[in-house]
Parts: sequence; structure tokens; C-alpha cells
Amino acid sequence: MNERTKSFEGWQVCSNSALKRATRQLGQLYDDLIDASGLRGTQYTLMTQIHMNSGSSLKVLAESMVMDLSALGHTLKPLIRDGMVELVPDGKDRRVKRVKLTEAGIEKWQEATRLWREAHERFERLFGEEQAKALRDTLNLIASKDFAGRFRAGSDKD
Amino acid sequence: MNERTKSFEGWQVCSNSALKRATRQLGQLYDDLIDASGLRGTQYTLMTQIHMNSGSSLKVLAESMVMDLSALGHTLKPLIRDGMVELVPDGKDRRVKRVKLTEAGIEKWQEATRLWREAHERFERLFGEEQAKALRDTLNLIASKDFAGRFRAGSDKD
DNA sequence: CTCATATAGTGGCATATGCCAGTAAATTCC
DNA sequence: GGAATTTACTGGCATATGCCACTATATGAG
Repeated sequence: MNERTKSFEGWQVCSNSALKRATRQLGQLYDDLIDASGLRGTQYTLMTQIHMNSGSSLKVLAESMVMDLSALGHTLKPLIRDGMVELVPDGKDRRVKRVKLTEAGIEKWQEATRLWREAHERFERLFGEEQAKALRDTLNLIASKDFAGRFRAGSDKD
Repeated sequence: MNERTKSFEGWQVCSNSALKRATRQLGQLYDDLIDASGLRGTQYTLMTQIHMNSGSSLKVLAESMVMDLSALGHTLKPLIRDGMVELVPDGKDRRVKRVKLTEAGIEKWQEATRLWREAHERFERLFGEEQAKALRDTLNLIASKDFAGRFRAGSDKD
């Protein structure tokens, strides 16, 4: 409301805002490159995780993605509708549904992977391999259950 | 649960996935704390930006948020509906609408700021002030126009 | 001045995500 | 064994975001 603080910007102080802003930008950059596959970044990531851990339950998949279970369900719908993913009811526990890519899904994933690689390489070149790795480690720490637990616990380290 | 701990995970290799995953987690942690204000993290960030740059046009605001103009418009709707934000048509250029917080909006922002501070302090304590600052700098670099330009340009740092 | 073009927003549609209230199936307790 | 509780998902509602098409304005070329 005043001109004095004119240049104050939330993301210079708030890590959460900074994270979201950077995520929007990088998401955009990656999306532009894998767009030709018809997939979005999130869908590609999801398919990668499904492919590499085929047969996981929705619950487990949601946890690994650090995503709400119902959110995962919603996000999966267009992929199921388009025949990329399928849910297979577990034989033993009938509450459980196991997720896997269909044949078409695997092909689409491979196609998208070729496009993703270009984005990945650009990022690595521009940002630096070492730093990119360090950034991912940092982000994965923040995404860890341990971190969330400590944060919720109150604050103090140890 | 998987016996083989070999499970390949995208975010160990893909910076974009890692960013989104960490953003979901931290967003959740912050949201839980400012929830009492009735605002979401994004809304709070947006209101902060509006408050500190009162009277900006939607276009300018969207750019600073690294957000699509139409996305900003959508995000603003609930805030306008709830009387937190108002759009004031520019006198000179009638295409332009200037954004500002209402009285109620300012009060709500102050209330949310008290809650946000707790989240901020927890993060700083847990993550480390120095590192938090470094992380924000890194993220702000990724969110910069310069970075996007170079990324789109191809790659080389030239 | 007039017309072609660029600019700022809006509205519709689609995905991304989360919360909450069910539903159904498995597990625990008595 | 049967009721109470927990667990795994689903569906509805709301916000978060982006793309595209369209409208209203402003601007620049002639």
C-alpha cells in the first residue's frame, strides 16, 4: 500500500511462495517440450512412477508422490480414460486396486521420455549438473516424511 | 510393501518432479498452519503481492507471480467474491484493471501473516536460515525471465 | 480519420490438488 | 461370531493453473 516497500516480494522471504513460483515456471518449460506427446508433466511423472513400481496400490502410489489419495484418483482418471493406465483389483484384499501402465501407456511413456530428456538436458546444462543434483536432494528432503514430521512436531531440530 | 529397495523414483533424476513433489509437501505444511485464517497459501501469497504492489494491473501482477493471466483471473475470483480484493478500472486505459486489497482484505492479510510467521519460523529453524535463503535464491533464479529465456533458447550458457 | 494490429481481460474447458463424506472390505475386540 | 474400528477407494465440491477463443480498447500505418 505504500511506495517505500515497493520492491518487497513475498518469494524473497517466503520459501513456500518461492517454491510455487519456481514450480510454475519450470513446469511450464518442461510442459512446452513434452507437449508433443500429449502428456502433461505431472502425468509423465506419474506414469514414470507407475511404470517403475508397477502394481503398487493407489495408497502407496499416492504416498510416494506425496499426493492426497483422492487427488491421485482424480489425476489418474484422464489417463485411464485414454487407455494409458489401468487399475487391477487385488485378489486378496478386495479394497485394494493395483495400478499399471497398459501397452499403449508404456509406448506413450517411452515417447514422452524422449521429449523429457531434452528438457532434462537443457536444465542440467543451464543449471549445472552438480547443482541440479544438489537441488533435487534438497527438494527430496523437504518432500520426505521425516521432514514433514519434524515440521508438524513444532520446530526444533534433533 | 516392496522388498527390493531398488525402486527407481523420478524425482531422483527429474528436477521438475522433485520441485512439484516438494511444493505439494511444503504447501500442505504451510496451509495447515494458515488454515485458521480461511486462506490458502497461494491466496496469501497473492494478497501479499497485491498489498505490497497495490494498484498493479492484472497483467503485471500475473507476470510477477509467474502465472498465466487467465489463471490469475480465476484465482482472484474467490477473493473478490469474499470481499478481500477489488479491481479498479484504470481511468486512462480502459482495458486495464488495477488490483488492490479492500479494508477487509488488509485485515485478513494481517491475520494470516501472524499464522504464516509461525510456518516461516519453523521452516527456518528446521531447514536453517542460511540454507533457506540460498534455496529461495535458487528458486527465484529458476523463476526468473532470464532463466526461462535461456532455457527456451536451447541451452548453452553462452 | 480508418483500418489493421497489438494489448488487457474474460469465459469456457481441462487437468492438478485437497477436504470431506460416504462405501465396502478387512481387522480387532469382546 | 458379530459389533466396532480401521483401511482403501470413490464422488462431490472448491481452489489452482493453463490454453484457446472472443471482446473491448488502444495504437500505429496510410
